[in-house]
Amino acid sequence: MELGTRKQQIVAAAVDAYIRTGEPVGSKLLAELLGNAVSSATIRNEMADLAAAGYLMQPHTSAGRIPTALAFRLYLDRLLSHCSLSEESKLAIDEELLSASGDPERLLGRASDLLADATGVAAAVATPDGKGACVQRVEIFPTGSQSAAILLMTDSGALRSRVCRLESGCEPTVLARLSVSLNTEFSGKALSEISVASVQAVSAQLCENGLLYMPLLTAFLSLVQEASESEIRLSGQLNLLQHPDYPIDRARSLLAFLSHRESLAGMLTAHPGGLHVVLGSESPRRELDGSSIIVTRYGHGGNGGSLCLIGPVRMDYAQAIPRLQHVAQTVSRLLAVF
Amino acid sequence: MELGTRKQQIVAAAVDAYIRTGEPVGSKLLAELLGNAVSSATIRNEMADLAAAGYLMQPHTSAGRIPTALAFRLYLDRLLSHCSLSEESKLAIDEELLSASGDPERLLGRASDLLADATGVAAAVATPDGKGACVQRVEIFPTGSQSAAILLMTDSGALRSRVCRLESGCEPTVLARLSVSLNTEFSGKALSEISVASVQAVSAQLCENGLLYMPLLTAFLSLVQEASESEIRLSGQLNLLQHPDYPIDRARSLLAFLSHRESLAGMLTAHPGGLHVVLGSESPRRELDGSSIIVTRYGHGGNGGSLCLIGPVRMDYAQAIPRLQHVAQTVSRLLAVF
DNA sequence: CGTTAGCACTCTTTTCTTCCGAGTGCTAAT
DNA sequence: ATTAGCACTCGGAAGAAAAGAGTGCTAACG
Repeated sequence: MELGTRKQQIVAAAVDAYIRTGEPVGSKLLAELLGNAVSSATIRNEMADLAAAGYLMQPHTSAGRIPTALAFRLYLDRLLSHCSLSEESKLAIDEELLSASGDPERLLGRASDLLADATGVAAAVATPDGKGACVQRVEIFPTGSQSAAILLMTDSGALRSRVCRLESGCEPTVLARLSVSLNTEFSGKALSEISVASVQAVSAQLCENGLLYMPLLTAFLSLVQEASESEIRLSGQLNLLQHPDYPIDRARSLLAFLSHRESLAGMLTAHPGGLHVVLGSESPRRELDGSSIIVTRYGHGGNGGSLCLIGPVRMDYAQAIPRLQHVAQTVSRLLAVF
Repeated sequence: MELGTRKQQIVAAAVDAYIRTGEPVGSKLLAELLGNAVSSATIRNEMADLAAAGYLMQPHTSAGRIPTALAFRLYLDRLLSHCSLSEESKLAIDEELLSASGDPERLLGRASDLLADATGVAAAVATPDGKGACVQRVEIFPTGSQSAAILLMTDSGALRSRVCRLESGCEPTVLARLSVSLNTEFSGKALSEISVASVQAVSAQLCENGLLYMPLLTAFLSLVQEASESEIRLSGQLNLLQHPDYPIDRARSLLAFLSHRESLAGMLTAHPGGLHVVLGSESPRRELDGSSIIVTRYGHGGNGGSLCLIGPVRMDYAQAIPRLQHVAQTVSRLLAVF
């Protein structure tokens, strides 16, 4: 379905106006936006065609038209090819990110906060999943007379720890022995290869102290589990509540969706490669109605995650998209050194 | 200002009815609630007195009365002395908490989630602040060719870690040396005594590698800082959005207040000892208008924090208060072993 | 043919009125 | 001190009317 140039212009202008005002767009306004090159009557004729072709819809007979998802797609395709960010904004982003570039987790958190702040919508970041990562080291320390901390480091630089109560007291030498066993058994092993059975095997080797080890081994397994899942960090939820497009229950159901780790993770990892815009109305998930998600990946190879912006369908893409792109790019660069 | 028994009954009944319906309460309804012992006209007379005394207010001339903060106070005082929780509920709480009792941080998180779920309002927990805690141990590991992790453990069982990029490479033996210095200098020292200057002193001793150490020392300082602040965990924000008493902007401003660590922490730590109810309308903070916070402490001695519930003024106190009390009690017990 | 002015028609939104009912406040009786 | 009775006050619901925005169609024009 090819659209003539003027029809395309009309669609673009309609989306643009709709994004600005949130109101149905009428023929008169569109004629003005096109510089009055043609009259509103002409526009009306075109609009009738566009409505028939599925680009515009009318909330009721005699109101303006609202662009459909199809129209947004057209608009976004145009936008993606030529939108850019001012040098100052780029610098500001770089500076902000650089200041947190020491620690990967903090860097990602900062990136997400920054995006939410700058765009006025919600942002989320999924840390790289640790599927491919290997155990680098396991440490166990006593932390009290009846408790110990266990610490897992992966070669992708993730660090996970947990404190653990030990009913039967904790003898430092005994803990050290467990630590050695875990390290010899699992160092260098991929997280995905560590199964309950393999941990039980270690436990069996050290049968004398099985009871003492139990909580630590359980903790070890959940650390492995934790480290191999990507973590999600959400920022700017409050921005959504501010937006007039989010009446309270829509906001609520969207936020509920976003707080649900699996749902969001699924959404984010479903899009490999470059930048994608997911329009809520195109998704089967009713919670996303009226919303739109811009996702992109960051990082290199197996060590990458996703960054995304979540906002109303009529968010300011022209500003959001290049921002997200630039943040992803900078994050990738800063992360490369690890 | 002493109130006669019947006036007290009227206030209590009014608050009760208002909590249930959210509507102004009229004399007829109140007469019924008091078992029609007296007629509505009598109640009306009493209500006029109570309004004059500041217990009731009328939104407009000819509507029922709404209980004021003063009335709520009266109601709560009565309630605090005799409200209790069913044994099943207690058991359910204990069981849920026991299953997370291995790790203090997870335990507190679970407590907060559980409270939010059970009461349908928002809950928050402030972890014990580490003001009195001492450094137990500092560990530094290389995590890559150009990065290292630094780990701080306190004698109160807190564990904080950060990954750190080191521009100048990281030689394991050099890191080990720093680790030793930090431990000899700071082990057993209270977090509050660790100043920028004292860390600089350590840095000076190791002058040859000053540059290398820099990021690690900075990280160390921020870990100390982090560990000495109480952390706040919030649950059930979405519950608030569901409640009819929270129109979108009130919800937003409350949530903004709650997300602001300092504000909430101030609120929580301001109330020593037992259980307190803070009525938003009594507070200078406009964000808390229409809300009410139930706070209590948990833990023993210097190792305690706060638990709280945040909801609309007309929340179900009779259920919320004993729940909070019981959770605090159980958490204290489970935490005592660390 | 594409474009345009003109105009009747449709629907929503807004505003104003009217009406109803809940609840009070007062008075007079018990 | 309590109560019945009643006039009165408001706010909210319901309805009617007016305003406005925008369409769709027709007929004319280059």
